[in-house]
Amino acid sequence: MELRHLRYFVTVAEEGHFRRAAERLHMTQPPLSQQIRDLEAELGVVLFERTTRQVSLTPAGEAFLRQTRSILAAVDQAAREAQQIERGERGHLTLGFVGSAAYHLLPHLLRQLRSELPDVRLTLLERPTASLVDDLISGSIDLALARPGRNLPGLHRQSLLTETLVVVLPAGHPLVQHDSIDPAELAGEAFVHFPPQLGEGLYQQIDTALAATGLRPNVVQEAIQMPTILGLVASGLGIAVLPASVASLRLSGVVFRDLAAPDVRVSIDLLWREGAPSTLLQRWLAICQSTQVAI
Amino acid sequence: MELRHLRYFVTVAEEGHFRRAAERLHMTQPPLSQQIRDLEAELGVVLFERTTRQVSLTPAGEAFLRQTRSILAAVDQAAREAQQIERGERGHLTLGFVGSAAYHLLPHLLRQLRSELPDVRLTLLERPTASLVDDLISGSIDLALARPGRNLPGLHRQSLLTETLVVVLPAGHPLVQHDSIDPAELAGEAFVHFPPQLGEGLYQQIDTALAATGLRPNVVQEAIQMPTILGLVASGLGIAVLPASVASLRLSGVVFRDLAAPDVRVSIDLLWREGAPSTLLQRWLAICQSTQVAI
DNA sequence: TAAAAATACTCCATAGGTATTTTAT
DNA sequence: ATAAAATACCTATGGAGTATTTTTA
Repeated sequence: MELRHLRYFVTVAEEGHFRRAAERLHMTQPPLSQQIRDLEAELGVVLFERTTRQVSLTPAGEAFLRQTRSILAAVDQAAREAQQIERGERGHLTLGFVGSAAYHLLPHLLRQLRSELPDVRLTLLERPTASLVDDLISGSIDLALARPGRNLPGLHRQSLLTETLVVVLPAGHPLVQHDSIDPAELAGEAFVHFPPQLGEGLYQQIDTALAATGLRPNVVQEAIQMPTILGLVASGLGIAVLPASVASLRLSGVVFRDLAAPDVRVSIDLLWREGAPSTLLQRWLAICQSTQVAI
Repeated sequence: MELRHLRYFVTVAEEGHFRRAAERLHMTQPPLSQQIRDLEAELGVVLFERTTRQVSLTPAGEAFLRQTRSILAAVDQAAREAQQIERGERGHLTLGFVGSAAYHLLPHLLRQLRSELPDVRLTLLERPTASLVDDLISGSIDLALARPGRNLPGLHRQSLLTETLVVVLPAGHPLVQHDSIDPAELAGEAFVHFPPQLGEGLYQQIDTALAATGLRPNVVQEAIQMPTILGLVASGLGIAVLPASVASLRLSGVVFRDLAAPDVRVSIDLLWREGAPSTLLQRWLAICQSTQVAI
């Protein structure tokens, strides 16, 4: 049995007429009759009840027609799917990201991905920067949004987003009066900050940036998640210095003010393995590179 | 694209080796390579990554393999299904039956059907005998288990089950002492009976049978369903005369005794339309005819 | 008797075979 | 150097065409 038989069968069933079916198939009636005959012989099933006046399906033919239609549709679908995969429009990627990318950069990228590659399935994993690098090398993720760190062999790195820092203040704090706050003004303040054990990552970036202004924060409370830090600030426990995009997390009782040190910036890098990337990964990288993310 | 291409593709994918795949397909390597090449050209997709040392699937090839396997399985399944339908081993029947067949005859027949024709779907409809005849003629049911009635043109009728009558008594009734009860002994009794409006059917059969013994039942309460009649008897409202198979409905407080009139019998007929029956209906009829139903 | 499918035959396109070359390890 | 796939060319099966017959409403 060949798909030819199935295509011919469906056409004859739809036309109920061998000559008209042959016309639609751009062939003549005798070979069409022959092929249907061959199909019936191979199946050992009479598919059509023929008289000279009408051709109608037997019950077995009715059922075979239903199955055949779905088989032919599946063939088309399989071809389309393979083509999509080859063009990088379908498939699966595993993306790792640092928590601080989840509130601003990641939603932007995902929106763009959805609209340009709607058939790509994505697995998202939140990890600290150090884990992301390991996961990339082990192959358990395909690309990562991570904080800058040591440059590892075997990995490509490209900065995706660079942003200034903001000071996060509880609503009643005196510094709220200022539009922008000089690092020196924060010298005596209590800080809510990331725990240093996290190693390379946002902690290190902010700490290094603040150190460059001569500020050594007085940390009174540690927390890992940005929403937690905002909550602690809102409760009056202290202030915090975080990337500007944190402002997309709105929380009442918390106010954001620019840190008056425009050269002090933190960034998020896109990381992926060196070597021939799949078409899908190439398209993803192109989308990341072309997506403008406003802070 | 033809099924040949898909079959060849699956074999090459499974062997990971053109020559070995060609062997399994009882052909030589060059035409196999050619067919795979043609398939790739038609799809516009590279399915295999070839070196002289190994043949491996591309991501698009992996997906196409999954689809292709299910397509080939669907083709087999479609052929098998059509064959089953032609042999009458698969399909759908609508069976109408009188309520009094539901407790004994019908379960027997269905058990037999399940074991001999497990892939046949059945729609069951309970109707009075008169409706069953109409439904058969209108085509809304394929066959019926009905009480004997006027012989209609266009319908085949065959007796399936003939049974004696039993007297249904409440537990404390004096006649319970007798093993078998003469119709004459029931002359003064209060009867729970079917309403005469039901027309042809069990009512008529029993009534005619009783009349033959000279008994005209004194009906104090009417009910249509057999379980209802048993319930009314159990509550002491009266006695009833029903087909012997009613004894398969066990209800405490109710006792069954033979009616001492062995020639007085009621039966259930199998009815179906005249004219070429489908293979499925033929098989069903054969099963009904061969099934022995003990009362 | 007329419309449609089946049959009989003919032809050529192409699936598959044979021989050889190319390629990558 | 060698195993494997690709290429080139050939053969012949069978899919499709033409002419005709059979069938049944």
